[in-house]
Amino acid sequence: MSEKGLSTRHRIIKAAETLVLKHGFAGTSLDDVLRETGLTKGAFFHHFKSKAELAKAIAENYAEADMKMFVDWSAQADRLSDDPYERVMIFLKLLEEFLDGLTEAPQGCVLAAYVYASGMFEPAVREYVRGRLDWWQCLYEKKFQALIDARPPAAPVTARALAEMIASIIQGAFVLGMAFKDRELMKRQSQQFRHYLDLLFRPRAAA
Amino acid sequence: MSEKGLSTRHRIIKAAETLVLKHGFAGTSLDDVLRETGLTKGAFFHHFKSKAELAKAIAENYAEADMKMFVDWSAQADRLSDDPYERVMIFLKLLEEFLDGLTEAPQGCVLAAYVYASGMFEPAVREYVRGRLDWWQCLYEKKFQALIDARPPAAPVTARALAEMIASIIQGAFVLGMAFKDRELMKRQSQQFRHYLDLLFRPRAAA
DNA sequence: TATTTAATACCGACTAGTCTGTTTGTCAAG
DNA sequence: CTTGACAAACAGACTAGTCGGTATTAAATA
Repeated sequence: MSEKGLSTRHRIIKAAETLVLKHGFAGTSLDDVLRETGLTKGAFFHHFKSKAELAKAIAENYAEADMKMFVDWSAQADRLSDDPYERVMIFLKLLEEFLDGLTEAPQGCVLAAYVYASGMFEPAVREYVRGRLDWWQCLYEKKFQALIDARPPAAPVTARALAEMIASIIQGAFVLGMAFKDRELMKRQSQQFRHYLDLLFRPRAAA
Repeated sequence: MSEKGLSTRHRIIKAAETLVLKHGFAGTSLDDVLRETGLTKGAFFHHFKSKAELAKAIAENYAEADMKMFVDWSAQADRLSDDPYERVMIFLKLLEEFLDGLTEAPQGCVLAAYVYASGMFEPAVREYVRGRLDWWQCLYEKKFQALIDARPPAAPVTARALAEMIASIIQGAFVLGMAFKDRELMKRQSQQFRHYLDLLFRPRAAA
């Protein structure tokens, strides 16, 4: 993997990712990817032993970048406050800030795209996708558990259920944001979820 | 369209729907569908003029059945109560009851599957999908507007935002329910959303 | 009543093109 | 003079779609 080779590999992955989110994995031919990158069959099979390996690479590339962002926001939130409630809120606001910076409607989540064509992928890739989604949910769950431990919620909720909820909201916002080409839908959803947390956990006036 | 012809057409549509939700539209070949139904090319092209027409038929078949269910629940809820809050709650409980009856993890939403491969479809089909998602959201929006008009919410929310939220939650629950093969995830999400509505709209003890 | 006519529903071989993957070859750098 | 990075022609399987044929039914007609 020389300097140039790695960048070619990465160019293939990024071009393929965009195409896969538009046409699905099966709907994206290698020729499509090669047309997009200006490369040839020879180049592709020099870097990937099969289309299936490309699928794996796209998922890994996407998921790792995604995880890094979330880990960063989490660390930043934990640095800015000691309070579990504030930590969750800051975390979500950092996400919203990021969403605000985007100039286009969402392209979609690669993991969800794979879930919606899971039959096309090797079991190992399906497992990987499931694992990343689970990791993501666990990240949230820990935050909510700290929150619930610190303050009694105003309704009987579990950390797991809240984590599932925000994960669902984000995934759903991808689908609807794409369908309606709405750049701000996901941000509104995050805000809405913060309202819920607010009602659940913010100290009442009575206190 | 004789008796038998209609049922064959319908068999093709249903088999294709299942395959499309597993492999994506491009990942589902006509041969796959014909293998599943035990039919041949001749039969297929007797009923559909192209694969694109099948795509349209799958979407319409799915969306219409879906809409009918929701209209039924809505009518039933409106019959059972005059109170906008109760109407929404009953509606959601009817949905949860239906979900409870399912014995398998969700297969996915055809509309979302199409959104995640929108580049494969004719603009008319994309428009149709968008329209059905919008219809669905409007159904909710009306209910929430009646609710907001009847009682002031405990946080500044709009009917539109709440409609977007439940739509997102359901779509996201499809994705996660499929990924984790969790039959009950969507039901838990609906319950969670009811908790939110409860905190927003249920008369406080003070009243 | 017997027979043509027509329409629907379906079969399955065939075509033209696309798909993934292979192979052989080129070229530059170390 | 070998190795990494890529080009380009090629192979074989698979794809959507076509076409000529058959079975069945029912109406029209003689």
